[in-house]
Amino acid sequence: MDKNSQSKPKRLSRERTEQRILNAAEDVFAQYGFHGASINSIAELTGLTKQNLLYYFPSKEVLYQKVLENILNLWIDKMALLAQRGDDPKTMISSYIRGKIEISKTHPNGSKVFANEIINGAPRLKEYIASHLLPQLQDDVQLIRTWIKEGKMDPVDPYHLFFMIWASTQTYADFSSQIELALGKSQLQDEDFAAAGDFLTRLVIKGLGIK
Amino acid sequence: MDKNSQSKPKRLSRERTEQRILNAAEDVFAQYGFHGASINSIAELTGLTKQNLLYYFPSKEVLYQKVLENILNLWIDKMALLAQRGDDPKTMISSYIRGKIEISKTHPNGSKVFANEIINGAPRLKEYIASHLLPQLQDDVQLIRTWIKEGKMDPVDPYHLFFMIWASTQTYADFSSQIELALGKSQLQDEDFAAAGDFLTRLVIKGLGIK
DNA sequence: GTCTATAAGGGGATAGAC
DNA sequence: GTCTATCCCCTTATAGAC
Repeated sequence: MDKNSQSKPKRLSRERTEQRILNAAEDVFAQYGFHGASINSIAELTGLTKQNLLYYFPSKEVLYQKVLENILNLWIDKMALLAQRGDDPKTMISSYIRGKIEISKTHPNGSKVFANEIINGAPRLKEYIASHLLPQLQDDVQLIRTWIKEGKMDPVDPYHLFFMIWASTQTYADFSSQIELALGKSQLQDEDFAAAGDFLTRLVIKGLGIK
Repeated sequence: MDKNSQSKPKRLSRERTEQRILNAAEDVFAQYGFHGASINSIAELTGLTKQNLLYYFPSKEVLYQKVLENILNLWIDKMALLAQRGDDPKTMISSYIRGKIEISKTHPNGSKVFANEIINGAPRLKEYIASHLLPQLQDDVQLIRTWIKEGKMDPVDPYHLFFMIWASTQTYADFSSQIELALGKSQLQDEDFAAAGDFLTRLVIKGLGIK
């Protein structure tokens, strides 16, 4: 057992460094987009040289994919209407909207990276969306249709309902710079996200004719 | 009057070429963002060499600014709630929503360029937003507050109402690739935009308690 | 107005010493 | 694992002939 056989500490250290790089990368990709972000700037933000960063991630493309993957894994766990607690439309839709607002508050940069990618035609995400997000959406749409049949809410197009909720909640992350300007704040506060959640749940619940 | 004194035809031709470049630039900037777009690809799409393009626009930055300017001028004319026909909340808000949906349908690339810029922190737009869009927004907010005082609609936060309408209408341009995947279509059709407009106006009017 | 040639710089990625 | 040095390509932009 020589001094180089400390496999556990080394692996931990490596994982911590990789995580620091991923965090920095999320920030830089969110602000500059894939092409605008240089691995040099990501390395600097991490406190490494770019050559050292390339020791941990073999290429900018791979690093970017990892950042995307992390965000999507976070979302997929929380972004299902069906996964919400409760069993009535009012409780579940409220919980869904507030959960999405919460993600916009806690992970704005991840949301921005995702948004950038979708706007640019989703070249790296089409497959993932088709295989992971769409099945979940189909299930959620079915749930809405059941509620409509049971007379628990007005007959609306479930797809456009979800598009509206996605857009209105993610805008507090993606378009935060515009919203900050409109509200005259240098940064959105907890109270702003709370007000957004209050407004949206109220509008949707009443607008759908849910008791 | 020698053969070089045809100032009018020349100017017309120059304007047409500049417009062709601006149209191509809007497409390429929308799909790749500022950094990802090369003036070479814009020139090729226009049918010019990049050196020739640089004869018409002195730099990539100036070209980009011009593209942004064109979009904003289009929006500023149509994006005021106060500018809508009618004088009651139902008519004016419906018209406002459908107008924004219409712009998403007819100018998706302009919307995408704008969205890219906002997501990246709006470095080139903060001043314009503050000087042009915000005053308009303040007036529109006032109108909503008047309606609330007159008992014509529920007391809601006007700002979040506008954020919701902006996000939900622009998503059909900015996030079209995701929506197309969700709806199983290669491209959004007139009927999709119509359905979106129907859903959103219905939801908002009812959700705000407007008669 | 349009072309060829080229300058000048940045950025991704690799090689190899330590 | 981290560093220095370097390669190579792509991109913006300019110079100058036609």
